[in-house]
Amino acid sequence: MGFADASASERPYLPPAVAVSTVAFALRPPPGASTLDADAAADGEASAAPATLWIPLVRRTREPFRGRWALPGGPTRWNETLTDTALRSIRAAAGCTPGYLEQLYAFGGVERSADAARLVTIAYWAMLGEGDLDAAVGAGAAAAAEDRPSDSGAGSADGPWNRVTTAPSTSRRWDDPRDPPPLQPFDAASPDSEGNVAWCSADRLPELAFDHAGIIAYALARLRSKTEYAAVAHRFLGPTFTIGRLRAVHEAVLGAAVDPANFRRQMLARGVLVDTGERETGAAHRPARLYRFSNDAAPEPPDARPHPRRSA
Amino acid sequence: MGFADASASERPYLPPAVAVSTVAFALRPPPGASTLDADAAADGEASAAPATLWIPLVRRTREPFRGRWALPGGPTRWNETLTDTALRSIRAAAGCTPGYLEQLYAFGGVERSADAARLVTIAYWAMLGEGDLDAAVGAGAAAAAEDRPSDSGAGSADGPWNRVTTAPSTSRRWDDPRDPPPLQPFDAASPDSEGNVAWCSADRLPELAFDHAGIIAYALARLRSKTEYAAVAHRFLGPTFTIGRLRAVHEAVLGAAVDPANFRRQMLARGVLVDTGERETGAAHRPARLYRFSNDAAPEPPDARPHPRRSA
DNA sequence: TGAATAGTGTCTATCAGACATTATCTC
DNA sequence: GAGATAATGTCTGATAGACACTATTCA
Repeated sequence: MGFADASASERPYLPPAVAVSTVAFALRPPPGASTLDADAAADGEASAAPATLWIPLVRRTREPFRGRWALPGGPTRWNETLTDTALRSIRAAAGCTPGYLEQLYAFGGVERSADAARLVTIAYWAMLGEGDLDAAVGAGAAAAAEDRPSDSGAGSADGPWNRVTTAPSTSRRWDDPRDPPPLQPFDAASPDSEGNVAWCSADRLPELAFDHAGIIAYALARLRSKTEYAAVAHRFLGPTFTIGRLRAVHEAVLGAAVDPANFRRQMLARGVLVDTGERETGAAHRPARLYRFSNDAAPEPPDARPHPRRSA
Repeated sequence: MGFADASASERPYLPPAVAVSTVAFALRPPPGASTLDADAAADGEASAAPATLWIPLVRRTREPFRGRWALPGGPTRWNETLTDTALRSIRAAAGCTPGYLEQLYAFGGVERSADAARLVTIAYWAMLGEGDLDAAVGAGAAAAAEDRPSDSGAGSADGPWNRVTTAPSTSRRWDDPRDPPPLQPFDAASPDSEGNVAWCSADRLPELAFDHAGIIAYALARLRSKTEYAAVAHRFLGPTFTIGRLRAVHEAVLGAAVDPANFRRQMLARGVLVDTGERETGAAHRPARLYRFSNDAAPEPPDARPHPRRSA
């Protein structure tokens, strides 16, 4: 077709390719997933309080940056929205669907692609819940290295996007009103015994391809900022949780200790936590109340950034 | 070339076109610019305190939404960044260069284009200073209607972008460290006696093409939010200004009265205003100190959104 | 009983907002 | 002097943070 057949001399005049890169945060890797940092992984399993955030990465199988780790992503297909593409990429890399997804930034520099072919990358960041992680399918081990573009055009041989092939997730459906579910399942490809997905602590990243280290840093800043002023941290947890668990999430995200008493008051003052009558049992201390998040249907406009504290 | 020659049946498989739309706010239209709302325009010139924000719009000269007003913008060229495209679009519509420019959001819905051809639109918002407005060239009257794509490929005949042709701005250079200046001047096209640019109050918009009304509402929310927590309002003013002028800007942006005493204290407490020894003269009241903005070189990362109040 | 966390009470420094008061210009 | 805005002073209610204290479970 037109694009793929264009000669190199014509490429500068072609429209830029559009790709999506995703930063999917989780409190820990899915069970059985391969990790890049052995020490940190052991720590994460041993201690109850997660002290770091985890991100799935995929290994590039072609130039440029062949062999380097990179963010999951790929080009948009003609019939899916950018959000669809982000969701599909995350599902392929993590094996599950995120509980929260938000656009981060559109990078459109002319120098991003090593070739003359222009590339516009829209970055997304997401939060994976604990229940989602446990329901993840084929994360890591069953993932196959498939970096070849499929039939969906835009087949620039040196695109910086990174494909992951995994069976489509069978976990719970995407019921956030923000965006419709994707239109089609991910196309399975040649399975391989060795996966090209690895989970990595956001604190100890390897050398990454392209400017993906900067994108992760930016996503981390947004996650921290949003944790401070909006109620998003609960999306790392299951449907019910104690305030202590929620505080541990804040501490992991912000990287600092949080006063339990003040945190409790602030969270309850927000009025978004609902006390389920139940309690946490089995712990060697006074049992904690289990809360759930109240107004999941609080409709934030197109995307949830302007955070108008006062509605003027 | 490849893209333009693709038949209609091939289009769904081609990469999406990438365009930029811009929302350029100003306290008032440039002198001599044509406005859509006669009453509001008269008000704006008569009263000293601007009560509304103004935005340049361009009239579409082709389907879809032919004749409707729309946001300035157009497709990216192969050798310019998205920021370059936004700057060029604003210069063409407003005749001057904004003092502040920030990416708003990337819209990638599959239904945005009326045709099967996919379109990804990256929206930007900007602030035009008073000095820039006075130095604006050919705003409105000298603008020419040129909606034909030039040689830069991506020539989908029904693209929703909106071109404006005006002589390149001769006002001050783009010296914000955020991004490099554009690589090439805007290509002048056939001049026309009737302009296709009009300035419009953000409060009384006409029916707009596409989802541009939503984009403007979103940009307005961001401007208001950012005015509350960051020091950006001064970019609507000249290099020096009184605190009263700055307060008037806040009132115009937020649409509400602001206490002079508390506003003064808060602004001075931020430590970003520098007292030039000078005073404002000629006013029928006690002369006010003239301030300038101090740390214009405060380097905010890639783009300035995560506003980390505390650097952890 | 000891350890650990849940949950409550309380004090303080800080800050936003309301509003009074003085200062200084033009007409 | 009238009128207008600049600039300062002061009071109050709300809140973030620090921290003491009680409650309740398991080992």
